[in-house]
Amino acid sequence: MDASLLTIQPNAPEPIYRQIVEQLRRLVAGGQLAAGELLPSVREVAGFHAINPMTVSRAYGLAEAEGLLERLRGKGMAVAATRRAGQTEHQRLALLEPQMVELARHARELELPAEPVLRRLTRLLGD
Amino acid sequence: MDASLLTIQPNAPEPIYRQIVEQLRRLVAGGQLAAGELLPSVREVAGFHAINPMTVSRAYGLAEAEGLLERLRGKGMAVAATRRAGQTEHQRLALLEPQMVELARHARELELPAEPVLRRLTRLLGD
DNA sequence: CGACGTGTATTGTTGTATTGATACACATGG
DNA sequence: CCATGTGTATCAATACAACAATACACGTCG
Repeated sequence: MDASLLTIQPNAPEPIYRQIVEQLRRLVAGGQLAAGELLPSVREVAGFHAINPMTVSRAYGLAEAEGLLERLRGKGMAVAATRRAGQTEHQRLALLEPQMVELARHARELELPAEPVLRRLTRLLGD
Repeated sequence: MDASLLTIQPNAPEPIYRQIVEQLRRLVAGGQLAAGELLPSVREVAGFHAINPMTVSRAYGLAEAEGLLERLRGKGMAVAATRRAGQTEHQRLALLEPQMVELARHARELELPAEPVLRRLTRLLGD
């Protein structure tokens, strides 16, 4: 995996370390990061995105704590072997649930009918 | 308008005052808050949701600054008269754009095809 | 073996943001 | 008039994120 695959928005309200963790969660669940695959080093990610190495380390540490990554001493961090590449579509969809619920709530507050929302989303999903 | 119409999540990462502003933005755009309609007082909202009055005041202040509300001295805050109740569907949809873009990005990271996402969303939108 | 590359603990500082407590200015309305 | 209700300015407390600069323990690999 390359450090350029991570999307970092330094000015977002969402803290950087959490942006990284959540992104890793999705990339692993989606299978774009295969089990056993080695991640870019802390210093590599930090250098590429011009952020502090400790911030990346914090993200990696959290990802390890939740069983997403595992530490290969002397090598770096890798996707945990226990993670089957690509969970069920149903499981992956569940990860999107909270965001979809909130979107639906906002659409309702805007009194928007379902149809235009779905139409726009269809385009964005690149169908 | 009643204070119970506002949805406040004190533990959400999103700060309370911003939750309020964004919600007001949508409720006005959607026409659920008509132009000229009086809002619940700062203390009323604060008391109902067990939050600090200053937090509500801050939200109201920001909403006024962006022309959403206007101050009626001695009476309270009201939806700005310049706000035509219910903007174009297109304009309202634009308010949802960033959230839809992010949802699409996450779906891509999860390698989810468009179809199941749209199906789930259709249900959530109550169609 | 030994230079190098891992991640990380530590300490301190900076900047920012959120929330809270209090007191105040102001207009309404009986 | 004046009690009551507006919103809010002000100051303080707190939390958090990120950065900086080291130093360390541990493996790899030439």
